[in-house]
Amino acid sequence: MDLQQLFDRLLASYGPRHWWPAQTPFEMALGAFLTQNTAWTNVERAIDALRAADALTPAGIAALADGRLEALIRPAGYFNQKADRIRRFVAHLQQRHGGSLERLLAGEPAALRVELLALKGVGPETADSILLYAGGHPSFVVDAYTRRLGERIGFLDGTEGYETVRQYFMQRLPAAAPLFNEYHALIVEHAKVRCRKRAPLCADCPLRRDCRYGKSQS
DNA sequence: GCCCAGGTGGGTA
DNA sequence: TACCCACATGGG
Repeated sequence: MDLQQLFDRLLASYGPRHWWPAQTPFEMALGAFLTQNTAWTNVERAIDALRAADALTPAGIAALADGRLEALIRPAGYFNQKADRIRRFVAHLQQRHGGSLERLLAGEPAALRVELLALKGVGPETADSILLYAGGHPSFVVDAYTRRLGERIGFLDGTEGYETVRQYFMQRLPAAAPLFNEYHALIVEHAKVRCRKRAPLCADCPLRRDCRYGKSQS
């Protein structure tokens, strides 16, 4: 089973995921910071609070009084760290791109990725998420779910670095943002409904015939 | 009470 | 490079 066949099976099983769940690129980027090692349900509470405070824009974030951002995003966890990271991100947009994420994202993808990775709190997954889901650039997103699936199917062994896994996908798939978008979203959906860390639901998993974990469990 | 959740940065050897 | 740890809330 190659990566295109894996994609086809996931899509047939779960259908289009319509990612990223956000109304604007900036809201999407905030979600990328907030979801770092955090369940999305908690991120939604934080996003809802930011929306109610009219703080889903760079200017809205910048206008918040001291401590207000921390209070609003508290449900998403790591709120002190994340508030600092979001403020730095907003400051970068204001200083370099006229306060507009869209202007930043209009740049050349490879240079953009370097620029994003230089920011505090923007690691490879956050950078690729922003590039792909906010910018529409074909940069494959790797996360814990991608690694878990790769290990269970057998094309990863768990020791590969982020960039190695990213290149594994990008070298085997056409560089198309819609494909990368749907692929990552489907991997997350699969992990949430089937491929759990400790409680795998392998009995009627669409990938069970190709899954090492499923075989060892059944 | 425990484990888990769409990571990242800083420190150490 | 490879580990270790802090960061923090909320659900199962």
